[in-house]
Amino acid sequence: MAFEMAVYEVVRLIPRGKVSTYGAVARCAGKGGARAVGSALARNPFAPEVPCHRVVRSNGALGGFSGQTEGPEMDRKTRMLRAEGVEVVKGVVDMDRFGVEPG
DNA sequence: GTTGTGACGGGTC
DNA sequence: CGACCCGCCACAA
Repeated sequence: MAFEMAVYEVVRLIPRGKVSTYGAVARCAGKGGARAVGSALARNPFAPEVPCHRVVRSNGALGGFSGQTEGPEMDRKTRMLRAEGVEVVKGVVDMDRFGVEPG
């Protein structure tokens, strides 16, 4: 539980217009477990508080959203990112430009 | 306490 | 490149 809290804290720090990766968040949280981060965000009790849509996979793929890895929710995630200035092409983000290390 | 699972990551083939 | 396999951590049954 404490771990997930740390994850939410870190994710909340991700600046608008940028994105971070599960791995980066995991390390920043201090536990080192991308899967655990995904599991935590999947539940995301702080829906609007924690910008879970700013967390993507290390390869640039969006990953998932609202507990789903595909479907209309994914489109929403893409839109939100684009609305913040993040370029999303074919469901993939350029980590070299928008990827950031929280903390 | 053991087993199974998942919005993952990195290394091999 | 793309497909595959193994390893990682936290949580629920």
